[in-house]
Amino acid sequence: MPAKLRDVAQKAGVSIKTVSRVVNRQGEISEATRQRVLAAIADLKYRPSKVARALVTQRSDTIGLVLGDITNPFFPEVARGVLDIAEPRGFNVFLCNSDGDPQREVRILESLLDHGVDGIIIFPSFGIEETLMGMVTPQQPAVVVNRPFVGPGVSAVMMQTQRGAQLAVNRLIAQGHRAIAMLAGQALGMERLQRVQGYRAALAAHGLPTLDEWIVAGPPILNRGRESTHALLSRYPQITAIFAYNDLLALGAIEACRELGRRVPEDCAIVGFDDIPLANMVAPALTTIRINKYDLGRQAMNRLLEMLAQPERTFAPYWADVELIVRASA
Amino acid sequence: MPAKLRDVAQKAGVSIKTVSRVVNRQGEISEATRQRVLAAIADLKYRPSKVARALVTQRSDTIGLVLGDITNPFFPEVARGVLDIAEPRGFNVFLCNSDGDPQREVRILESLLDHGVDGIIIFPSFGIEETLMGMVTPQQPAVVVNRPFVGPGVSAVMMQTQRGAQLAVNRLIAQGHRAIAMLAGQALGMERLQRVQGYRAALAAHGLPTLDEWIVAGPPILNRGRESTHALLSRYPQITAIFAYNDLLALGAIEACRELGRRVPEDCAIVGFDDIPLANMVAPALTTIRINKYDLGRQAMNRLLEMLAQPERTFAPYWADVELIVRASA
DNA sequence: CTGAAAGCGCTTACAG
DNA sequence: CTGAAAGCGCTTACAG
Repeated sequence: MPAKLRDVAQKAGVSIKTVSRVVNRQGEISEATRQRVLAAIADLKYRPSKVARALVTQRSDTIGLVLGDITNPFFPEVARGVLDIAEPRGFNVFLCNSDGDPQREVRILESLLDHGVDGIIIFPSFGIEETLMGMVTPQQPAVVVNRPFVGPGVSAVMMQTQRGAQLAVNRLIAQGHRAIAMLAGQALGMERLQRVQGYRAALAAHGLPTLDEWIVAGPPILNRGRESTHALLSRYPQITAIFAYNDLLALGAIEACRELGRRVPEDCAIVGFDDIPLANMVAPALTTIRINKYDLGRQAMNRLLEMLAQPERTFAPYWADVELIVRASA
Repeated sequence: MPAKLRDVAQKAGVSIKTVSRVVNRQGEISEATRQRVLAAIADLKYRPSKVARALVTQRSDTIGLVLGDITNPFFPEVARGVLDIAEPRGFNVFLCNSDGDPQREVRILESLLDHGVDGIIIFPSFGIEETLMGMVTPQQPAVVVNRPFVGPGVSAVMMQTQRGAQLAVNRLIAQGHRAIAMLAGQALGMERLQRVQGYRAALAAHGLPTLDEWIVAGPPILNRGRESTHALLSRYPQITAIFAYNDLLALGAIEACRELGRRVPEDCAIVGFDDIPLANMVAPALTTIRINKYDLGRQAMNRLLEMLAQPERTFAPYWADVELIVRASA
């Protein structure tokens, strides 16, 4: 049976309130009684119940992190960023996978709110928008990733995906390339769209045409990158550079170039996207775009803490860093 | 201001207790009043506070998952397994990174216990053992991974790492190989030790000698696997098979074989360990050992639920699956 | 500087 | 089948 406030008070010969005051460092207390209380706390190994406190303060020092799937390599670093800010502030974080299923996401949000979380960080599914807005309040606010919401109880953290794609293509153009193809992946959703748009925008900004035949769709996996590159380079030998939707495709492209006797980057420069760990292990090492996922998580948690501290204020979206990592392949 | 039990009771014209009964589906209630209560609940969008309930029942439907670092590719799948069991049972899971730091781990455990978790799943740091045992109880039990603890409030889930290594080497032996080298990695800790021991044990079991010169240490990364394999095969051309500490090393070995003109698996068979996603994307696809991390997580959570249901019982360790995945490389 | 009382939103015996 | 009371372990005005 763990010790309670009352036990400590009894042992120290003071009232419950006095103990509460020393535990929470509030109000003024004579040093003598403070020491007596502290001693009693140590003796009894007393630990205040956050559950009881939460019931009265309506603050649990708890938040929910709702993401697609922690198994997707994108998310662990984000989670780590969130946790690294949360932990030193005494916050614990509930982790939940939505799998992009709006119904499941609603259940998760309800459960989180029932548990009395102080706030939520969420990578929302499509179509969840209005429901989400109906659930959050300035008392239990949400930080939403990649949806430009601003309002009471909601705030946005955005990724500069399109800008990242532009950085990648600009690099190729700066290296003198004019015939630049894209391995475009095939996933639905905003992510792919923004990467392709960035590619188009960069070309357009330099007065270069976009040829639809040079934008190759297909699953974003290694072998597919290899095959697509084979097809692309044999059909359009004038291509001297490739921007890939992700690093896996880019690695496939490198392999294809090797098989075709094209040197990378001399005969064909290649830029990827994501900066997966392998990007730095292959030869030639891959030039790529890094989304600072860790920073994204940190910023989201910091934002949530600000919202908790200033419930009345509204916050402009935060734009997470994106960075060109120059290695050997371009 | 969200609705409370009292509001619902008032609206439905019944007592608080009656509402509580229909919410928790306990006791018998006339269908008429049940419907009236349900209607009031829907009207007011009433949701029971888990915080209040936790205070009285001492059950929060909450657990803590303490692991080294969610950013380490080993853990996300484990976490996913835990969550997939927890969620349908209405449990929410706190995620915490210990970074293998015992002091930090103690702080995490205290915080979790303060928050009233019903139990804990932990990948413990070295040296945390006694402290951990002092903190858990049958009321707030822990499932401990890879430490053979059994007792009141503690139970173990173990990985068969050594057996996995044996499976790998047995495969090579079964394919007729007798000269089998190992790329052994260099990390400290039990993991590497067990993989090397499995290698030795498998060889010994078939009367084959272990040559220390054929066990090559080094960072477990791709290029290192490539370099080590080059060195190994040029110095000991009689080697016909390689067991790698992990898949990254094995992929490096495949690359080296290609460069040396050794066909895989005909001239040199290769088995990895871990079954990373890339293992199935390369050519030849990698034969490897899969530790069922997802299952490990599921079993740990299931075990915790059992402990919660039967606080008096003690449980024998669970041994998580390990599996040989035969692909093209051996 | 310190205390007694009320209350956070529920569940749990105990009655009827 | 249903209700009134006590209590889970704290904090928060309100007094003194």
